Amino acid sequence: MQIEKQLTAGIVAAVKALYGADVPEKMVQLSATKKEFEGHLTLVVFPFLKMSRKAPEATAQEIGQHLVENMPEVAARFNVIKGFLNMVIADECWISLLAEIQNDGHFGLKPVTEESQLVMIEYSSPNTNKPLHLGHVRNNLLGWALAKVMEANGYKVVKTNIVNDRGIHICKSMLAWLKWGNGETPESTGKKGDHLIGDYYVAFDKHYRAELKELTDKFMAEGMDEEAAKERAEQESTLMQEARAMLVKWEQNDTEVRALWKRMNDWVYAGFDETYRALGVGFDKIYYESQTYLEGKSKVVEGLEKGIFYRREDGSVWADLTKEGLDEKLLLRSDGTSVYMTQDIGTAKLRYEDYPIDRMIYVVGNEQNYHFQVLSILLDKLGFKWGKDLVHFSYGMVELPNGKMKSREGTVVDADDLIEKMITDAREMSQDKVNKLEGISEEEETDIARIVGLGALKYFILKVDARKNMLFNPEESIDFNGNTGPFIQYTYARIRSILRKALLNTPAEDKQESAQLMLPTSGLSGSLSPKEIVLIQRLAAFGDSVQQAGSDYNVSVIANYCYDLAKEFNGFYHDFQILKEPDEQKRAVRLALCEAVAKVIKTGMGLLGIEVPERM
RNA sequence: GGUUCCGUAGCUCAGCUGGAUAGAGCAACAGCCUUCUAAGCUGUGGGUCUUGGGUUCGAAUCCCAACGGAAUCACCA
Repeated sequence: MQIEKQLTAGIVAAVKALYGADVPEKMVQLSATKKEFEGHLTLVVFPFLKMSRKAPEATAQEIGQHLVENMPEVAARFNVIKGFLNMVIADECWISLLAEIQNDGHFGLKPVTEESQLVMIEYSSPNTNKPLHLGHVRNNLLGWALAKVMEANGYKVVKTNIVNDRGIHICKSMLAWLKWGNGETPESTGKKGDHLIGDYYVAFDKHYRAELKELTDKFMAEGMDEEAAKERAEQESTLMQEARAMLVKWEQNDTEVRALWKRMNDWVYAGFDETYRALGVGFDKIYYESQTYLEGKSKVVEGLEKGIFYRREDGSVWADLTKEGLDEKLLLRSDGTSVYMTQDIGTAKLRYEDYPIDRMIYVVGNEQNYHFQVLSILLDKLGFKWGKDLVHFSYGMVELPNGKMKSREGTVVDADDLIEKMITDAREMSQDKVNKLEGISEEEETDIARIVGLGALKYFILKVDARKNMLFNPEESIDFNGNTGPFIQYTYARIRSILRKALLNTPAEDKQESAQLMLPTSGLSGSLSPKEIVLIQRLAAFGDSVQQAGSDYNVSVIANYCYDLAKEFNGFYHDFQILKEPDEQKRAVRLALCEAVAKVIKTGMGLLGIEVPERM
């Protein structure tokens, strides 16, 4: 970082001195030198040819020469290949860079201050009639990681969840429970509340479809064609009528219905909380649709009065977005009830009252792209200052080898099942390596299995670009080797093992671990190997990755960075002795490198919501 | 049909604010544990970066078109 800045300034000065031209810093394209060439940083000289009026090789030669003569403390030597100037940076620079990294307690992270902008991130947003599945897992992991990354970029972050706790879908579960539930509870059945309610939702669906088929057959026997018979069956289904009646009662605040609703939703929340805890995600503020939909209605009415929206003859309220290149959008049904969009407007209003939001990010699947395009325009029209710039963090579907998950085909991958399987797999994996975890308590072993299993799952999901659809094959278990979470965790555990041993050999009174492993400030002559320099360079790039992840809203950048770093470290670990290195200076540098790599891995993985174990 | 997104090795994915001979992992094959944790390391094979144009000293990357796939365009949420 520091080195790049210095070199950039040197190049600007060189161009000025050699060719008399002032060039902006951004014209200086420096990148890490490819490993097949000698050097650390490479300058692309093509942009300077207009000023030098010389061939690329000659230009590179001149600039390189100038740098070596004028800033020998940075630029040790250079070589030129075609239009590329490869600079070799002096060892001392790398050593002091490593020391800087070590001394910076918040390396790569921007501080959050009073003046920081406030970003609200909405994620998760479950319905309360079914347990969470793999799609929700992707959402939750992305939302949590994004919040961490935004914090690391110096924003105040409020994590929020909007729970879709009302509507016909909940009534279906309630009705099914009343009809066929025999008073079952999570306690009486031993089932998680969300799963219990999900089972009743499925039961409703099963009975409803049976009824539909029966009615359709009946009407067809009476001479109707299939299309008409189906439509009539839907209208006359007693189950659906009962569910709708229940929804009406709910809206009328019927005591009994509300009590049942509350009771069953509470079961679901208890279930969700367990899943959230297992995933390691959480929220600062939870909104419930049952509390926001009325706000949405009043906001729409307000917009109607201001002439932003209009009412049709049947009483329904619409927004005309044809000027924006979109369609007309329904905001209130003719019977006055609210739709999805209405609720989102209401939720926005409450949030705006609760927090001084500078930026709003919605972590919602890409099937809602159109919805958020519309929402952005509507909020802007209604006067929310962040409406126009709201961010829809749109992520792709998790697909199975045969396409989307379908509950009717039983292909939905349940979140709780998946988490449990990951932990079991991790435990089996570590039992094959008994010798490593010798003398470890049962408790710690369980915790390691949890950390590693979840690490594998989280990394598997977070390493891929969020906006792409991704594939999950339930037939194959998620890997623990190669480009995986456990690979990175393993690298960390390895380093920790070395550091523990290093500390055993030092006087006990200095308990401050970091102080023990700090580089001495002087007396280091250098003589770093290329691998060590590449590692330092990789470490130094952490801040750039954090920044890029934040400005692109792309958390996979961090995942890929952590993998590259771990991969690089493993090569170094394999080739070099650390504790057994006889040269004291070299040992000190290597230990410092270990300490810094461990620190950055822990921080980086932390941004992804992935824990790292002290041993595994 | 309109809009948006995606197309890179057999498979899963990086690389995309233009830079050198396009990278990892998995799978296959061949090696490396009396030495700091082998969940590791090294090597071999594997590519028309969907196709065709254009811009440029230079294109997987930017622009246009075509082809293929996904999502969406409801008085569902």
